Amino acid sequence: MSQHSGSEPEVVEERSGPKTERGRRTLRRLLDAAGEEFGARGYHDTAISNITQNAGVGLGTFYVYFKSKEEVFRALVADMGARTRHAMTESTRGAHDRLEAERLGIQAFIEFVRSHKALYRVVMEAQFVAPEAYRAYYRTFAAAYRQQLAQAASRGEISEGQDDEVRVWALMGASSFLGIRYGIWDAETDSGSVAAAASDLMINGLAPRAQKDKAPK
Amino acid sequence: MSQHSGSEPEVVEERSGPKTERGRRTLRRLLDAAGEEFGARGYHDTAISNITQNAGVGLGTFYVYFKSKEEVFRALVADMGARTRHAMTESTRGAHDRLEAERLGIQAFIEFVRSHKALYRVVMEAQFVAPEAYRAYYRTFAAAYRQQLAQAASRGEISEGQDDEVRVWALMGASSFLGIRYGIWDAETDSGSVAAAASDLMINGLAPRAQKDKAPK
DNA sequence: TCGGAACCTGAATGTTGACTCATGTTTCAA
DNA sequence: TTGAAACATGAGTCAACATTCAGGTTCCGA
Repeated sequence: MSQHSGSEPEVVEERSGPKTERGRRTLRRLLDAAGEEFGARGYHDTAISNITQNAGVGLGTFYVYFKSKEEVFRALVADMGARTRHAMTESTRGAHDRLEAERLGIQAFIEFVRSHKALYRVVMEAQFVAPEAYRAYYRTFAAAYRQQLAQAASRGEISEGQDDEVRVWALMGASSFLGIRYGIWDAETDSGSVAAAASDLMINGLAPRAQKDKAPK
Repeated sequence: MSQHSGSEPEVVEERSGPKTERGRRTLRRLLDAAGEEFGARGYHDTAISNITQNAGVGLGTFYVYFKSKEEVFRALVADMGARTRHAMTESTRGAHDRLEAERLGIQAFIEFVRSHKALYRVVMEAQFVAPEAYRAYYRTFAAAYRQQLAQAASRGEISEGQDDEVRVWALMGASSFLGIRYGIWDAETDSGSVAAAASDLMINGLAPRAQKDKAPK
């Protein structure tokens, strides 16, 4: 999962980056504009000219910084991956144990999607526009998540599952769908209650609770 | 959530369908071809001429049966929705209770995706190509699922959750991701084990098992 | 066996938009 | 001060379709 495997002649070729301050500013403008436009209209309905106009630069300038339309898109996806992981790490930092971290993580994810609707759309569309970037996004995420689970299990905070890869994908899927449902389609519902209900499911499962002491009302 | 709200002048307009056997055969050919092509190359990289060639009909024939490229696509999504729900219903028919149904459902879903890789891709791409069809797909699915959960809860087979809508979306998300991960990206892993591991999570949750009687090995 | 409905066809049209390139302009180290 | 590297530009190129249309062909009931 190292970023630069170095043997493929592809992709890599890192443009060494703008040399001047002016260049760096223009690059950032283009990236921000691309994020906005792709996020709002989708990859195929976005023209390079939309991006350059939004960025306030000439059409040709785009190709000074990117080799193709797809390249910006990929850059955006990679950037979002880093940002998402960062947000997750931050949000669960204060958690007392993994079960609490799960709840905090779900809530943080919904909030994150809400405040990055456009960019999150880009990530999802990557599944079709830049499949390799999409897979990398989730592979990387899954690897980190799996490690969290393994550590928590060894601390006895969660059960030893039958297969952590499966658990991780199920958990990512749950969060992802909740992100769409409550982050994008319906951004009104309180994210705390959603996270509470969801983490209750993820932590205790569907199985009926062992009849504790249901105090008669 | 009724299918035909009846006030929008849109979409509906049901082409009454082919009148002759020849027509019905051509329509089916076009639909099958569209499914194959869209599934293999994606919506935007598929040309109408790809579809008509695959179907073995003239280019113009396409427009005898569909108003536009998007229309076939929508038809395909709707068709897949029906097929998926049908497969799920069938697979869980023999379940003894809802917990068992969950396991069977997850496994059946993975199998279903495996045997309809192309078509399933179409469903996912609908999120960007035909968002309304995509939402309808999941809304319909969620409604049916919610009802299952509510009935199971009233029978005491599962816990009363805090919010069934949330549970349903978390569960759909989990299955969906497992479908991608083990149905499309890796179709080798035994779907039974995946479903077992996943349903263990969905049923019992992450929480450590109450220390029963761990028989010393 | 006739007429019209249903169906079929592919060349032509028109648009769109990614990408190129020849020509500037700006920056900055020497 | 200067020249070359870095950056900026937008008109023009070119290929790729989606959709139309005018003119067939096939089918079938009367």
